[in-house]
Amino acid sequence: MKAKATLKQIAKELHVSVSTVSKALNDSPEISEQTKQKVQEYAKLKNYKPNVIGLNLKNRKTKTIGVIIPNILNSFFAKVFTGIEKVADARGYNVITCISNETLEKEAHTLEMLSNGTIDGFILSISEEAQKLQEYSHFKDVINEGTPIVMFDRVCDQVACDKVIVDDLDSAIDATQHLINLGCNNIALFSSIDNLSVGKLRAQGYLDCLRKNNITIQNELTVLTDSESDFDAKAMDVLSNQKVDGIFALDEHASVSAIKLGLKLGYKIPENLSVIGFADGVWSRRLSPSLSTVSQHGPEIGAAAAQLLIDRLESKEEHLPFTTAVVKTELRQRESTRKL
Amino acid sequence: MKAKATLKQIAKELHVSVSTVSKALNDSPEISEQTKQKVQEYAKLKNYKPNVIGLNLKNRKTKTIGVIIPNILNSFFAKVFTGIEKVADARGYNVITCISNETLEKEAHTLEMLSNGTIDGFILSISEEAQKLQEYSHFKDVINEGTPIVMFDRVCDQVACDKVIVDDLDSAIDATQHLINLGCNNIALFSSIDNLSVGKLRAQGYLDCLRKNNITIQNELTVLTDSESDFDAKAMDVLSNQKVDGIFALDEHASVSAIKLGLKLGYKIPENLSVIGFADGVWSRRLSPSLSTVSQHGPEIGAAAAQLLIDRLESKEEHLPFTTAVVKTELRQRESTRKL
DNA sequence: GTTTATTTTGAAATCGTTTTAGTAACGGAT
DNA sequence: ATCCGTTACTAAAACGATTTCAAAATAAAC
Repeated sequence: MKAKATLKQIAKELHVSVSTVSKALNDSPEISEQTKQKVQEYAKLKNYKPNVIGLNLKNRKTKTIGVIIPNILNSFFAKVFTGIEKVADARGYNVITCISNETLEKEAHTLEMLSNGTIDGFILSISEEAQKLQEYSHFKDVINEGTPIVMFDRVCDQVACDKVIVDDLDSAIDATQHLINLGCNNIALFSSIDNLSVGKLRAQGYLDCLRKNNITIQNELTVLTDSESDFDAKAMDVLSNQKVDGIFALDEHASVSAIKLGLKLGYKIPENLSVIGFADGVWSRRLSPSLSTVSQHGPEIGAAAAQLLIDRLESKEEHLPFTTAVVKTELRQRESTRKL
Repeated sequence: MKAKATLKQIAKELHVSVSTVSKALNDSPEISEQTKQKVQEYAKLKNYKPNVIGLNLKNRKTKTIGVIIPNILNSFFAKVFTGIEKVADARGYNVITCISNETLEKEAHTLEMLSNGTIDGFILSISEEAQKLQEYSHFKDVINEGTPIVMFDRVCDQVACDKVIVDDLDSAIDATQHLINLGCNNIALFSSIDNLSVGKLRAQGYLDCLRKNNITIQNELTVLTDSESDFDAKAMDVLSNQKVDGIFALDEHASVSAIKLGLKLGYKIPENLSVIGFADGVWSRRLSPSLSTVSQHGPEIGAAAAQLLIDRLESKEEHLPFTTAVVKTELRQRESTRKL
């Protein structure tokens, strides 16, 4: 482990000043070709790489983005992350990642820890706990201190910042309409994320669509829980007691359960039961029957968020207006729904 | 956006020196209680937080770990990541994450970019491309420059560093032995990761176990491919032409295909076909029948790697010997295998 | 009242870089 | 011989913090 080369060392060894070395390496016209060449060769020999921290201090920025994700095991977030990472990398930024584990405490703590010069801005999706408690002041504090935030997916109106969302309401309307078009008359609503803003929006879309089609809303076809553990028993009840011919599932767990319980209870999918769910593409394809999904384009969401943040960071304009980007969803028809 | 408070500002406004402020905030005994209180109160008022970059420069370390993961969409890596993140957070470290996308170029580039003072050490799993080309010099370079590396899962003997692995060979032997104990006589081997070191080790374990049990190895029961796309057709061939009563699958795709193709071809699982695979726990449970797996304890692997790295970083001992930690796997019996 | 301890504060160096403002040295013009 | 303009380089400040050492100020001792 040899000591790393610094400007100072090189300067001393070549008997020139630090500033000469710096300028020579930056190809400044102030320095003679001769010296430039000498310095550059020596620097290469010594494998000199400018110390980033010195630069950061000087520039008062780090070209690093802080990303706070509620749970990286959720494949939607993992996909968004790939989008963020890709754009960040392409534009020369690093990504510091933290997992909030859906807790307010970790979320606030991370915000606090990183907004001290470590990162230039945040990209995040609000934790379940913060959403439940409607506690958003930690975001406002950070923004007031001058660190920009871009929220994605789980956002909130109370904080003024850039946002990237999928149009959950419209997506849900489209999905429900598709089931109606297939001839479904008794469409169940399955959700194990009724505590999240996105869950509520999707449920709203389902209701709006039924109403628009003058279909009576049957509350006994609705399973809304806050957690996966409560879900299955209730879903089982609904499926065994009612005549259901369509299921709209708002999250991954509900989607898989819909298919699994449906098959167990003797439904034929898709012959007499059609299922559409919000879920991960890879695994939806692996299920049998494969699941028709509302595809959320996670990587695009992440990419859009990163673009928005970096654009703001690199803009000289102090007061760019906040924008909300909407990434369209797509209905992916697979084996769990009949063809039209 | 008010300017952030610095020591210098506070010093000027309180008419004391910078060093006094610094010491007062660090509760140094050199400073009188009176001044301490005055400074601390004012700092709180101004919401002073020490700039991390200044500190980093002074301390010549950043309390940040660089993590390079081939693909975060692979749930195994996502799990390992949670383990890393948890330990890092608990010990006061941040995590910069990069996705190599299985390419050598991104891997080498990341190593290069971050080993300039940005991070104190790396945790990584070798990209597929680097493994295929047996190109490991970029790791050695970084280590020679004084930045420690901890490798996990996909490691290589050629680089001297700390490592965390699961015992792939033993795990495969155990899984195969379990199938033999269940009475399986014609055990197929399914792998779509035959390009990876871990894939080869697992295949070796399968062979060793059969040999140990004096079972003739039938090459026509073996499907080894380098990618998911080639896999299914070959697997289909084997399952339809041979009398198979057990399948040992070395990766997630092979596992799912084993069940899916088996069912499609009329096998009864687990009655006349038992399947064990390396795969993610959550989704294995969601399959029907649920998949018996070799569980790899991803979070523990990540946690062990982070501990190893941070221990080294914080040790004053310059030449700690390198260690290789082995995290035991566990056979999780679910519905795809008969009970003994 | 002078000297000696003790307490409290401050100046300056340091980390690694960039950048501004100079300062030499040299040649050419007057 | 003097002045001016280049050219090629350097000194010093700056970023934000810590820390060593010295200097005040105060208290104690004689």
